[in-house]
Amino acid sequence: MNEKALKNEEKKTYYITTPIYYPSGNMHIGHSYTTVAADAEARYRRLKGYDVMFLTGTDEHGQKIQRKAAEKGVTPKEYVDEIVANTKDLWKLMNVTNDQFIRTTDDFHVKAVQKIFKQLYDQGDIYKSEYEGWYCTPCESFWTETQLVDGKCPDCGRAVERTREESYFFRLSKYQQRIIDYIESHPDFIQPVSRKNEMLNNFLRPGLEDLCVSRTSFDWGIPVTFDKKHVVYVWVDALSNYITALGYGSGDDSRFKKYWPAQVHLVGKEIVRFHTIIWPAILMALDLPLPEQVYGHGWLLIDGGKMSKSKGNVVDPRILCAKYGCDAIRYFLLREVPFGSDGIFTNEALIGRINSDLANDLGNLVSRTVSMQLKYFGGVQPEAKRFEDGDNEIKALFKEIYDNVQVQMDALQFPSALVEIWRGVSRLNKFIDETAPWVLAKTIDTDAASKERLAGVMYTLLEGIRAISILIEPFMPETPAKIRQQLGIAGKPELTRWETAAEWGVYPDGTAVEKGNALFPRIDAAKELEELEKLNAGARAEAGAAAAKAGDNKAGNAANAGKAAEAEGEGANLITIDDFAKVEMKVACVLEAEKVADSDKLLKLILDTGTEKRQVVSGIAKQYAPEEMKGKKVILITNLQPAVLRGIESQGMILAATKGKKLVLVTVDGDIPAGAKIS
RNA sequence: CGCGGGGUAGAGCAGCUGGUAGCUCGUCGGGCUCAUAACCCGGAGGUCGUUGGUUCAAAUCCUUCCCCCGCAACCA
Repeated sequence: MNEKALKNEEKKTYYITTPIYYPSGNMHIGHSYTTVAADAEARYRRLKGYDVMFLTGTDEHGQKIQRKAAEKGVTPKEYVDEIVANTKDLWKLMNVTNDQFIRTTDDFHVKAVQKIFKQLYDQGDIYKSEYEGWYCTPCESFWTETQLVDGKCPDCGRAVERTREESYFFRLSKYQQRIIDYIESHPDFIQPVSRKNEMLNNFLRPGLEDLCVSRTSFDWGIPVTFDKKHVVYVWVDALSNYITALGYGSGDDSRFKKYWPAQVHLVGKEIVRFHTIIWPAILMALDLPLPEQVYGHGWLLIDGGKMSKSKGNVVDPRILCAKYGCDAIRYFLLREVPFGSDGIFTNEALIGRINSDLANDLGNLVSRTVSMQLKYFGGVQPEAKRFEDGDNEIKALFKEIYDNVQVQMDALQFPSALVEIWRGVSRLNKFIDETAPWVLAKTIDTDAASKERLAGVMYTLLEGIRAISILIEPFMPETPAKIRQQLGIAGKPELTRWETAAEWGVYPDGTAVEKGNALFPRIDAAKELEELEKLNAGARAEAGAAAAKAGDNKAGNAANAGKAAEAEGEGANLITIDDFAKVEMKVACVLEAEKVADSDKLLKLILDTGTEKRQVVSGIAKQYAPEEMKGKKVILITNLQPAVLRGIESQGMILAATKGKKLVLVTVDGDIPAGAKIS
């Protein structure tokens, strides 16, 4: 099908989105993962002839960004502008081909959101009421009962007061049954299916509450047009990007008409809930069709935990791309982790993949084939060729691979698609061994039959490599051109159209190969690991300022996202000795210890502080048994406000060092009686 | 009994609509020499977490218990 014929046909559209990321810090490899996955799918659909709309962007409003900007002494807009610029650079570096990059500060988005909000209000889906919650004055934040950490502000730990805030609410509860019905009647809507049950059992069936969709406690947001005190809260603001990007609510909604509903929203598993409950409800209220699918992929974990700046375990995709090339990184991300489940990122695994799959298998295959063609035929493919069973088998295999890759790509199963392609790579490597071209080469000057056979073998190899250069295109945008350069078919798109990956006999006789650089040079693992470790340590140190919100947290439940990120307390802030003096610490001896009932983590300790007995509840039960606590000398903060944990009063806090799951108590290096002051 | 996921070769995983346990990496041995010390073949290595059951037959279905990991609730 040539270009023109394609245009004449009704082109199928394919609309795919990533979440819009929260630019409170620079993007890390977790964001790259989602974005690269979406990009691979978008590229695949384009190759198949779809009219693709691929959207990504940033969710720029909210209290957290307002505060971060204030800390830095810049306006919120200035703050996000810089991060957005970095983000766009990163996507460019990683060859991400998004058709649009939406920012929730874009004028058209702001206007459309205001319009949506007003419409929902006018039709009664949004109503004004009071949001009763707990207010932390220093933080100027509202918290719900459940967000409070032991009745205190989860941010700063200070006391909160019961307050009412005027607020607008969305009638989420009204759509509960319709959403349940929709999910049940559209089995593909939530993928993978395990997440579907989670949504139904945990959230939908127990019942939905109306959703607070405006705030008055901060002003970095989209103003509610008819009530200027309020700004639109994340739900309506962020989620609606998927339609405002297409011009919904603007003067020109032709693109909206063309592309909506989306074929797939690609999201991290932590925000599946917002995309499968809140977003559908908003769409229902707007009387719009729902997206065909929400795909919740897993996380890239590091050291068994989710990547986050606060844990200091963030992997910087810029460093990795610079060192190994973005194709290698993209390959790794899409190959290593079953799409949908969690996976573990390690430098060892990365280098292992690059060396074995890319350097040894693919790179070396191209290298040895080109070398042989040059050595035996001066690089030019002879016309007279003889094929045997092996050639036919390979031809059939590639047809099968082509079909399977498409099945997998249609289901967003990137690792499976790559496994399929590598079946072809391996088969070709084995084929070389089976046919031993170097043996045939010995007699090509004297024996026409062996010359023709060798020409056939080389042809099969070149065709296979040509097919591979096509099939890997969605994953690795740079490598195909390099391969084709070496095959001598650069700049001949008719030889590398997607469909031709299943065809044989496309490579023209008489074509000359040319020697190129190694596609993926082997990596000295030991040396590189050491270097990466150094780089990471450096990055960690300087990262102090820019804390990225963990993962792909977009319409992040303000509670979770905020809690994790804000509790980290940004290393760089220095305190004075006076500040330190405010904390009073003493050595205390454990007299009694027992597990707190109904609790996994808490131990109730009775401590002797030298002058009195104190009861302290401490979250160390997973690491310490009550028996081994008795007699231990620990460090106690004595002037901490008491708190009630699991119904038991805790009069202080004992110190412990933690790293991931590990936790050890801080104690004294020698014998000193209880009551000794720490300073 | 809060919800969910998982325990299969040294590591990481697949198999789980029941029928002799498979893949990648690593390891050991062999082959080859076109190639990026790459490629190809073969071997070793697993009581498939535990208990009981269904069945001619269970990693695969049911059951007991144990352990790990997320989320949620208590990490002062």
